[in-house]
Amino acid sequence: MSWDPSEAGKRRNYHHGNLREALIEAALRLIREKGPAGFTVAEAARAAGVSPAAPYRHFRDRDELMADIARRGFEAFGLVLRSAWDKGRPTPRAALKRVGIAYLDFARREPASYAAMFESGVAMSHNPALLAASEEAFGALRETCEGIIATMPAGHRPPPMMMALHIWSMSHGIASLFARGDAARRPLPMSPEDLLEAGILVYLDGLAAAR
Amino acid sequence: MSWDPSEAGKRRNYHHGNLREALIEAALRLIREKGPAGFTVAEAARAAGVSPAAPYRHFRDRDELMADIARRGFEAFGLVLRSAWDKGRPTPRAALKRVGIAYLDFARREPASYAAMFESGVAMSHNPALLAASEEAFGALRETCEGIIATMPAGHRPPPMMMALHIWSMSHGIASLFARGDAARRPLPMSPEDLLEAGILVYLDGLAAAR
DNA sequence: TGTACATCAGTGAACGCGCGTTCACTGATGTAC
DNA sequence: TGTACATCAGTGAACGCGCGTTCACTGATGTAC
Repeated sequence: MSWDPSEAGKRRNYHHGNLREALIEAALRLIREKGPAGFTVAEAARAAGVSPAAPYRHFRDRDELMADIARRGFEAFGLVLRSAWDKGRPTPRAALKRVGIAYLDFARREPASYAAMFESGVAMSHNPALLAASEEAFGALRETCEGIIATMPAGHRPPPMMMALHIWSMSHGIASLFARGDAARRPLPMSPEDLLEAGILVYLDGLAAAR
Repeated sequence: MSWDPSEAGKRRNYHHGNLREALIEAALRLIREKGPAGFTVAEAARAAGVSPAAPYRHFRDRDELMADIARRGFEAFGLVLRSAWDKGRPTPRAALKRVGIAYLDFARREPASYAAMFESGVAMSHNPALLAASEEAFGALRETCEGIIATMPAGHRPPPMMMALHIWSMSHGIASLFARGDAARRPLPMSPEDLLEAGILVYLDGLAAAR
């Protein structure tokens, strides 16, 4: 109907030009709509306007595509968390609150990435890049905790690893129960952000209390 | 090869006698092995030794079977948690510790149930029995928290709902990240039980600290 | 105790469907000279 | 600037497969009398 060669769904060229990215985009949308298990290579190929065989020029198999999505997710997640932390400015407490909000915001706004990272069953072992990206993202949480711990009086400082694991667990629990961006979200009588902030404040009070 | 009519895989009768239970058993095993999305009605029927049409005498469709597994899971989970709490005996603190251990133990020993309950995407809405079972299980956590709160001095008592949500979130976070019984479990430099117990102790200290 | 009959819980074949992946191929691109 | 050619990134058809679900059916069970 239109002479515009860039019309949606049409491609100008035999070569797509950016198929790898287009497949990832399509896969993210499918995962968002149907969950990690509902995503199929064939449907992603259709969405990108190529034949079902084309994806195999870019990904060995379905698992590799899924792992790539998870890896990119961890990378973006790490950046988001580090950016929220912003080296603890203006105060570590204020920055920590931002990190918590950023965590839940990521889970809600990128449910497909979050699901690929934590619910797709993609294997970390034998995928060094994925493992590294995952640890990099966790590193953002640990550095956040280290920044908080540095404000505590010596002699009352908890192990950063333990604290980071606690913060991560509570954040992930709230995200996957109450703040996900898909149909499995449960109702909650308050905002997930408020719940997480309150939980972290209580936790910090507990750390501050002499033992 | 054998005259024993009870030999595995054989059935004596045209009527199975306990097909509903057998299908659930088979589905739990399949979910344990391949995740909620990897379970198929056809394979469950094969495992139970019946034709692929037989399950439809007992479940309207695949979703109904999955929802039934989730409902039973919540019921068993609620019983496990209440039993661990044991009305706070001998002390609420000791009982709370048992509840945390029981939570993680359930996630590890019944990974298929846990996945059906929290990761299968089964819809709570329009399934009152499932919703009721879920709330009953959460009620066990809330009652646990109420038992702990009752030991606190008046004027320093947190809202039970908030406390229960925090405990649940941290437990679920640890369970789904570090204590699951399947391949998606992440390595952890300590036991999940120790991590959860430490987190809850810090949290309780925080609640006890005057605000 | 025996019989007629309704009901229940299976069968087995078939349906339409879509998947992941492979294969030989071809059109487009980029580079060496 | 032109050309030969290697390489790359697609195509389109096909493969084997298994799924969820329906259908008319049948064998077993239980109940009324």
